[in-house]
Amino acid sequence: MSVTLKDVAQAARVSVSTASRALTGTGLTSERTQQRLVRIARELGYRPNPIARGLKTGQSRLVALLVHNLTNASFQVMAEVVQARLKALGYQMLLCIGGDDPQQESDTLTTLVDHRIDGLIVVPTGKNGPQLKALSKDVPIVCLVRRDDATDLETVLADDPQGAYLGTRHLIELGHKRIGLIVGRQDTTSGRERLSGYVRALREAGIARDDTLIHAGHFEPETGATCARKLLDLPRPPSAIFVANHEATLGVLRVTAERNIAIPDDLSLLCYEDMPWFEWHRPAISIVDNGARDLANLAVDRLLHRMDKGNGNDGVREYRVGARLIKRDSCRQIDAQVPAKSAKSKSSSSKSSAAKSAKV
Amino acid sequence: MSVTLKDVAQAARVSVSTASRALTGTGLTSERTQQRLVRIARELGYRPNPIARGLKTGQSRLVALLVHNLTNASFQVMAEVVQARLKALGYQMLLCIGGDDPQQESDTLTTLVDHRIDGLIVVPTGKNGPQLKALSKDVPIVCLVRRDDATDLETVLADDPQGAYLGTRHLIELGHKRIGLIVGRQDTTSGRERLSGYVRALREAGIARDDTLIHAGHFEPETGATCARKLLDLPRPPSAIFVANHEATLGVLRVTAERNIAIPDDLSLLCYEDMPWFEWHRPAISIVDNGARDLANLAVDRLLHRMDKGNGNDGVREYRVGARLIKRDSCRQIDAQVPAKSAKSKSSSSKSSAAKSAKV
DNA sequence: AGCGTTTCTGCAATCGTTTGCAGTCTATCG
DNA sequence: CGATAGACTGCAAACGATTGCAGAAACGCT
Repeated sequence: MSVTLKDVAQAARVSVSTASRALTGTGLTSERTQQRLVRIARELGYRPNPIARGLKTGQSRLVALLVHNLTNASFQVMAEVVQARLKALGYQMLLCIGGDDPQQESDTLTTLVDHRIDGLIVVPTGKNGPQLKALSKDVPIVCLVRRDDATDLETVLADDPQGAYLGTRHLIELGHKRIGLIVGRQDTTSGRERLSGYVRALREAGIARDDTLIHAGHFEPETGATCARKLLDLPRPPSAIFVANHEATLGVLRVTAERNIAIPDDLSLLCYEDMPWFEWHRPAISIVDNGARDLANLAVDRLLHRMDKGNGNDGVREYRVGARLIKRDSCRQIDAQVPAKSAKSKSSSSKSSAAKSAKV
Repeated sequence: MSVTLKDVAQAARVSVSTASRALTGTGLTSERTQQRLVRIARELGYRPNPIARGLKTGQSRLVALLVHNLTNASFQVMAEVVQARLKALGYQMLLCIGGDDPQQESDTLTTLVDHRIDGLIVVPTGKNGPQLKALSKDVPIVCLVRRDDATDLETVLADDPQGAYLGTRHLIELGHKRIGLIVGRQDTTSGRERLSGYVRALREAGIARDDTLIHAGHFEPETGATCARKLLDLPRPPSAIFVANHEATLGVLRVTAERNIAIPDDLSLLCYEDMPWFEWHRPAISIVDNGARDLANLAVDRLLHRMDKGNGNDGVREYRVGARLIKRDSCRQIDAQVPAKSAKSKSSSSKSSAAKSAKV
């Protein structure tokens, strides 16, 4: 069907091997033949067959990125970054969606190595450590965003302790003393680390940790709703909620809408990780930015390094990418002892506007 | 490195060919050897090498999905649907991001066929018709969401004329007479079709078409902002805006926020295609749903059909997936002749709440 | 027992490359 | 001028599977 190396060789009246050598640019052919073959190849529209090449060389020019989903904005930008970077280097990205499900992850992983991918960037579920470890002998692997504790794979992480600390401190500086935390499962790195950052900020400010204010749960909107309800039903509800579980955000917003809770007047809200619409939301939602773009870039850097410098163990196993606070309008200063409600007279008007659209 | 067919054959003391036949399940081996080989293969952990197989058979078990980006929620769900469906059939999805850029699309396409993908679902830019047409001889291709007019490829489309009609009619039924339309580039199918649906609804209702209310532009938030400004600066601004260009939505929202325009009190807003957060936005945004999930499913159906029933021309070339209206809270009934403003006294309170968060 | 089928198996070629090895040719040097 | 190194080139064997063809074994039939 398509034109093969043999065709090119024939057209140029040389052997296939010479053609191969000329076109792959090993310096083993004379300048003249080299150029002649390149020309002829172009004229004929020759495109090397990566499959055949792969069979011989054991490489595929395919690099896989395995993420949990595409709904998460961070994963979107990561995918786009990875794709762009790889493409520039002649690799194709194989984007896989694992749904944060160990079984799916495991299946996908085997398919991928079957396909002889040249490298893998993975957001691990954390439940397939042994498999990942085994595979990492055949394929360079870099973990992203989460660590898989059962492995010693090179890992690029957001600086979650720092991010959570920054966020919590921001709320504290605004005068909040009772800060609700909705955080991810505690069997994930990010879940634990964000909690620890929160705790640290509290401790530094001399605020006692109150476990009724801390809720950890699965990465789903429904979880966010449940946790928010629990927090708001407390005898002394928090004056601010830090949603450090990205997927939970929508759930929290639903609950505040349902209950006509005005943000930031009745409740300050701070979220982790940006979404494109946070900025346009009313009020615009303040966030701790985990630096998805930087994370992805670094992961690619590390992977490429492994791919051509060899897949060995070299010192560093963990990289951290700094987080930063982006202040928008969902957190407000509260006056020392006064309960959140009677801050400015405005709150009633915003309550009414909330009521308008609460009937979801 | 990994265990090959030869290893299995040796272990079973048969020839490679027998092993191959037994494991691929052609009925050409005896029941006994068949089972024996399957067992041995499992014991040894044999996994067929898709590359080697591909070289011989010309197939890769890879199916590509080429979309513009992943920010668009429709593309997200499509990707997830396609991935799930294909995976169940033993294919790997190659997700590619073309950025709606003809050059990138073209590059990606050639890489993909180089990799001998078994099928392709593509959201075409519309600028690479000839190339697509040529490739479609080698690979089954199904176009999604947009038609490439230079080809006669099988295409799965949203029913945009119908969707735009439905949306516009909804606004008309609410009493709107001046309805602004922000729509996509008129050199895309969807752009043209949505415009035509809008026009049809107007005509049916006996409302004269006013071209100052119609703005077509690129698929970017910035475009949305520009168009929105133009509409709102009109001597007689519209009482409703139909944003039939998904990417433009954020831009429109920005402008309404900047200008403290309350939705739906001062302006009704209807958008095309859902985003996960529309429902939680205040007010929740009414939409015309293009049925992304159905579209993706149908595209996969058609592709699979081509992939095993042959890549020939069979009658139907265009499939339409119905659109439907989802009413939420961003559109309001307006009173016959009275200008939008003085509807209910509420508008002032909502204005103030808008003001609070406008300082983005 | 002899013969024709049917059923199973193995040999070897093939897919399109890459690559070790050996051979050819030219140029250089003594 | 002959020897020899050096620069190119071609042959053929891989890579790991699939598959046409032919031979072998087993079976049924007369």
